[in-house]
Formats: sequence, C-alpha cells, structure tokens
Amino acid sequence: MEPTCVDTSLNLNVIPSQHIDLAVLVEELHRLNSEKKRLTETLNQVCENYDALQRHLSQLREKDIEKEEVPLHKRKDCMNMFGISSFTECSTITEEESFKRPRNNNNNSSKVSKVLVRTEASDTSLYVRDGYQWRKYGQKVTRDNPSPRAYFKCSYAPTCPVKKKVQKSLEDQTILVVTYEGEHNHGNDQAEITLSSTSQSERQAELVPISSAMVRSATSPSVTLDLVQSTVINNNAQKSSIQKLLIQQMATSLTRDPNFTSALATAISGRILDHTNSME
DNA sequence: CGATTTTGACCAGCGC
DNA sequence: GCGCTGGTCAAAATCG
Repeated sequence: MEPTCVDTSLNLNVIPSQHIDLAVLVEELHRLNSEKKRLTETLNQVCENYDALQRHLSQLREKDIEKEEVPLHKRKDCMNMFGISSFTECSTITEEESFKRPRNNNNNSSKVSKVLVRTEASDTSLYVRDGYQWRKYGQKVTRDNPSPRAYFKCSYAPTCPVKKKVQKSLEDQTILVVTYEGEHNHGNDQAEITLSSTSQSERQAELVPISSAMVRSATSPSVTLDLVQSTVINNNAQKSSIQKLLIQQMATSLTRDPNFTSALATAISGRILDHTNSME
C-alpha cells in the first residue's frame, strides 16, 4: 500500500464550497491578520517603551552611584521620584539606598525591588503569585495608606532571607505594590517566566508588568513574570523572553478563540476529505 | 496534625 | 523622655 501524505497547509482556495463557508473563513482570516498586525505594532511599542525605561533607569542608577556620598536623608527625596506615582517604574535598589531603616545590618548587599501588579478592583486580598512560596508573618495599616500592608517571608527554603511587602497603591486600588527585599539563595523552577493557570487560586493576583497588563485582553490568558528574577538577567535575554511570552500569549489567544479553532478544524477536515475524494 | 493565616503585643528608630 | 510609626514576633485560629 502506498503511503498517503496529507497536506495540512491551509490552501483554502481548493476547499470545496459545500464544506465550509469560504467567504466567512476568508473574512475571519483577514480579521485575524489585521488583529495580528495591530498586536505586533503594540508589542513593538511596548518593547520600545521598555527599552527607553531601562535606559532611563540605568542613567538614574549611574547618577545615584555618583551621589553615594550624599547623606541618606537627602537621598530620600530623590528616591521618592521612583515612587508608584509614575505607575511605570520597577526599581531595583540596594537596601542601603532604600529609605527603610536598617534593622538587620548583616544583610547589606540585599536588594530591594518594587513591582507593580494589576489586580481586580474588588479583590481585597494581598496575595501575589510569583512562583515562590511565601509565609505571611504580619499585617499593618500604615499612616500614608489606608490599605493594610502585608509582610511575607520566603518559605521555600528555611534559610532564604527574602521578604516582601504587599500593599495596594494609594492612587489606584487595582494596583498592588510589591516590595521585595533580599535575594533568594535557592533555585525555583516555578519562578521562571511561565504561563500561569488561573485554576489554582482565583483570589491571587498574578505578577504582571503593568505595560503587559495594559495590552492584554480580558479573555486572553494571563502571564506570570518574576521581575525579581528578571533583574539579574541581562537586558537582551529579558527582552527576548518577554517577546517570546507575548507571542505565546497571542498564539494561545488565537487557539482559544472558538471561531478560529472551529474554522481551522473545518478547513483541515475539508482538505483531508477533498484529498481522499481525489484519490478515489 | 502540620502548615498557614490572623492579629494584638512588642521592639526599635526617629522627630520633637 | 515621649509619642508615633514601621516592622516583627508569637499565640490562637483556621485550613486542608
């Protein structure tokens, strides 16, 4: 018996009109093409903005290093410029530079990163899923913000010194401000950039860089990014990871679209049927 | 029953 | 020294 090779390419012109409504399919493809073009443009725009922010941050860091002799209380004002009011900045500074008072001086080299996370306005929980395992050890209402601040320790490894604080933004209740202190002294495969499954806990906010959160559609799968991890990755790797991620996200969005899936299935089955008929 | 969360108490730094 | 504030502790409660 001669092996049959099925051509799975979508040459829609040869699909018999009785199997599918060609016009609808072509229209759908045009729509998807224009959407793809639009998403590509948005992605490029996001990447450009990201690059610009990275450059700006590097410049600010260089300036900060130059000012190292400036007394701490004067630098406080400078650090306020990095505050959440911009809603676009994810800053990574050393603990020495942070304006929190040093309680444990045995960890001078630890880093402080601030990450903004978009969440549902109705969601009052302060849980952010970022791939690590956290144990809540306190909650406080601070003077400058009526929303409570939650304190977490990394419980993935008993010796891990990393802590994080989570508090809703004063200006936008849908934004969670997550402050990480220290660096993980253990690996964690979950902490890599992953597509998240929303089934685990719907109460948990997902760590999404604000720029990505802005462009993602309501029905598309959400993306979990560990920005603490990403701060140690070089810019190119980081950028390409984000690009891959967004491409994956777009692909998943397409495959989740029932119209697209059914059209694709019809096209393939029609093509196979056509091929079978021609062989008889 | 162990792990996690909640929450009031406590501690330490800072400004007055 | 005192009060205010942010951060941490630890016992009790809750959850799986």
